[in-house]
Amino acid sequence: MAGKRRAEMMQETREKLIGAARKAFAEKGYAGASMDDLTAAVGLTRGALYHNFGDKRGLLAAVVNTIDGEMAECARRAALKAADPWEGLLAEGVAYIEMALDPEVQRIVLLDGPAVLGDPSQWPSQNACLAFTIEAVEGLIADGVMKPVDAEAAARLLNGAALNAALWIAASEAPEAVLAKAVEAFRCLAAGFLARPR
Amino acid sequence: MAGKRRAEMMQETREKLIGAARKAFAEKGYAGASMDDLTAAVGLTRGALYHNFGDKRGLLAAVVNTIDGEMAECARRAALKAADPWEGLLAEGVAYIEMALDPEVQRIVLLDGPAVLGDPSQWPSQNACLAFTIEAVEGLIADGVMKPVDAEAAARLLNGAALNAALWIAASEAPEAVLAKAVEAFRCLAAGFLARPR
DNA sequence: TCCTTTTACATACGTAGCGTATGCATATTG
DNA sequence: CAATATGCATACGCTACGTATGTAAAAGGA
Repeated sequence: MAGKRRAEMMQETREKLIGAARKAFAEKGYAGASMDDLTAAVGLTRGALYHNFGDKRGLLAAVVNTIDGEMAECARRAALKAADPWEGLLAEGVAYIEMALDPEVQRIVLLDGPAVLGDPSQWPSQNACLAFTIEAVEGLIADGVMKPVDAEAAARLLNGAALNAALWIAASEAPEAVLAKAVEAFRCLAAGFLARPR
Repeated sequence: MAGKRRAEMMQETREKLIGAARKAFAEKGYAGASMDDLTAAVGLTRGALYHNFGDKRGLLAAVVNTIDGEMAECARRAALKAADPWEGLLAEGVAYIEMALDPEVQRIVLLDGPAVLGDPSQWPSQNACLAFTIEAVEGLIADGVMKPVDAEAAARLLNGAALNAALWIAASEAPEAVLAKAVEAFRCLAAGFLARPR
């Protein structure tokens, strides 16, 4: 298939670089990942990198964007499977906790991402996860299920709690046991937003 | 005052380096801070640095340790001023949110710290803030004020929520307004842990 | 008091890795 | 079929980390 168009070729190299970066950043961390090694792993050089992404940060941003999208998709699926909207919100939080157990997510999105790119809410991806959570919260407030607090504030606190729990679990020696405790506490905590206790 | 003992001198250079590092890390970020510049700013060279702290990470760890201690002290004071233990826990969370508005705390402890040193709970300082919160939670559970959830899980979720709120506030354009929203939502959320609604 | 040893820090060096400037080959345009 | 633009490689300089080595002063012993 030598008959590929120029744009297709470029798209392909971008994907190759993002894939390699995902691995390298996850394994070595952002600072520890060498651009020379990373590009060579897919048969390219740093030339391709700087042409396509500007600099090292640009590549990280692209990787974060990709993973963030996958996470939002995963959270959405978890929420849709739930019995009602409130359970959906909880399922979303739990899904978030579970996703954050993935070393790739942890290292790239939760640790290096914020440190290198700044606050997640300022990312171009606008943190798809958060956006989805805000939507859910707004619906629940409108339906009177949740107390009328600021939707963004509620979403951020919930996501923040889940995120921190995930870091804790991942660093612990008995992830499964800790996960159970964290999920229980999370459900309990979230209930504080309920207009009427269940 | 040339009559200083050796140990005192060393303690002094350690403090000078930590002070300079605090400034440099806060202003330029961990990766962007040059050890040459940083040490020269207090009339030393990298020799002193590597002798006292091993490497760049070691210096960051020392700085984080210092700030973490100050934060715990601040949280403790806030909690003691409250009317009762439950309000104390809330005050602690709010204090945590407010402290995280300090750019120095944000950049060093919340962003670069976890990225470079790993999960905060594994730090030698053992995250003084968290330890104090856990203590408070255990007391509240014993007194039947809070539901009998896992104390560490509850403390981590609360701190996580507060931390994330702080990052949000700091990045926002109207910190004061956002702070109010966040604090309200935080109080509401925390109420989920109450055995009996108030 | 004088000699020895340790220690706290400075100086010098090697090296990795980022960003940029330049070159080249292929694809697109007229 | 020329002319231009583009995607990527090659080459270079510079910054900054970590280490190896040097040195002067303090601590300790006789």
